[in-house]
Amino acid sequence: MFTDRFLRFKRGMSLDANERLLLETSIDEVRTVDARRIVIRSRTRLQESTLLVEGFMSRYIDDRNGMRQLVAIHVPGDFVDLHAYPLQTLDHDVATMTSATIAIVRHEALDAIIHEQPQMSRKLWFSTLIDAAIHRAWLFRLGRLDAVGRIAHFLCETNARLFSAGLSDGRRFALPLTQTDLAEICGLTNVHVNRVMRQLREAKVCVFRSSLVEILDIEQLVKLGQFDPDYLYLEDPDPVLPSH
Amino acid sequence: MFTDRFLRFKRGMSLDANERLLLETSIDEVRTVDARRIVIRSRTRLQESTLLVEGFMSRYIDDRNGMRQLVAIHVPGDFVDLHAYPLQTLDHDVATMTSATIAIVRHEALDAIIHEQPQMSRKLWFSTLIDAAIHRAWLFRLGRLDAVGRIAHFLCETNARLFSAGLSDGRRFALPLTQTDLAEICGLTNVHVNRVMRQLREAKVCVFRSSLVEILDIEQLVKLGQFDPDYLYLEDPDPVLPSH
DNA sequence: ATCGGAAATTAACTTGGGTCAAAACGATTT
DNA sequence: AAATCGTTTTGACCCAAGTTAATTTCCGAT
Repeated sequence: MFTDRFLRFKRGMSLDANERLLLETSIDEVRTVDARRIVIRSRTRLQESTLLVEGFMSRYIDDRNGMRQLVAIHVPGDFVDLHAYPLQTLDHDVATMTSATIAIVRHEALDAIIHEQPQMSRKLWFSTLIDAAIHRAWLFRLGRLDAVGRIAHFLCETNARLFSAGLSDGRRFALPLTQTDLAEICGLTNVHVNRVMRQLREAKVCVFRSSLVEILDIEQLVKLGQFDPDYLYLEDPDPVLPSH
Repeated sequence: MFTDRFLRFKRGMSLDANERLLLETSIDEVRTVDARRIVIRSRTRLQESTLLVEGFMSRYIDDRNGMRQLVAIHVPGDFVDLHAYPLQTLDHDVATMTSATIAIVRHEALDAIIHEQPQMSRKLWFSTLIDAAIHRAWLFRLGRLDAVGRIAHFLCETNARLFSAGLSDGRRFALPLTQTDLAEICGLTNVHVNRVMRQLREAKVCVFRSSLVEILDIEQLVKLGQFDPDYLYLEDPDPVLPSH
């Protein structure tokens, strides 16, 4: 089902079979979108939200000189712009990073879901608050970590999120992003991202090539990024942490 | 009333008289708290949330070496940790910056409000999403602005938020924070914040002394910080922007 | 008015990451 | 196989911001 990964393994907030079916049948349309396409422009009045089924998407803010800061990346199972449901317009753009499959849910359908199953309101709300918690972890990353720490933290986070989506084994995962993407995520230049990736490679901590991340020394990576997955509100974070 | 400033002037989401009264009567307790006190510790199971009535509060994450990154500051009218209602535990600490008056609302009371006035669910949800939008603006600030831009952006934002709370005239406002606080907000050192404040003072853009901010050249400040108040979802942002 | 501690200020020096430019690489198309 | 285009890699150089430490200012308490 398209909604299988939504809220999966989220602490006490997973959907039960009924709720999932209700959401699934509320999908208005499923589309595929090419890589690097803008899906939502900021300030547009929206009557629908986008569930990411397959692929990677981003949310970002551009500055006056065309420099870009990503404020979120999304993996399969994320309800990318569910916050448009209460907010009505977004303060940022939403785009695909890879080619992607997305499911559209109209806001009227969300009204109906909540009418039928009032507790769903809390779960949908919760889902948007996880995004906010991730924002806060990114603030910590940008405000207090150096370049190595920022990359390390991002890789730990992405490993954890993809693991929870069934798309990482806890040490290895596909990450179809460029070094320029990483730069726009971590507030760095692509040149410096390249220097950091070399460092991590030479220290045998982590290798990123051909869109594949392999974590060789998770303990070291977690330490460099001061990573604590608490903010992801996962049921069981152990598999993405050092074993002891 | 303690709740007068909550959601005031928020685009299409203000409370009507009924809703406000309902929230007001749901307040369990009103307390004053000294400056620099921790109010909520991360990971604690919470059954109540905190509405800030008077004073300034912060939310922050400390790193392993005791460096601190603020992830939010809160002004009167903010429902500081309303996100604890769906999340149950927080991923960060909450503290007062100044002495503060806070109103406590139990989560059971929120359940009752939503039961009685289902549309309140949407408004409370909206309020937590404004905080997330501010997080994103902070990500942009930390990721893509230099020191002057970060301070300028923060001052514009705070001016706008305090204006909307009736605590700025659009050019002048009390800001009882230290330069070290600003540093922890902007991902800088207190020494560098001091250098930037001097620059802004000498350029006759903005003066900050004795806990008072005076914006002398709002046009310049907005430009330096690339500030666009759209993300605050205000009814009418004009008073906090250059006049033309 | 004086004292004491916090906050602000300044200077001297260092450094992490930005900038610019060139080269190498790799996947896709012709 | 050659050409093309985006991406990665590397080097040389520079500067914004960090670090350290001393000094001054401000303010509340006595």
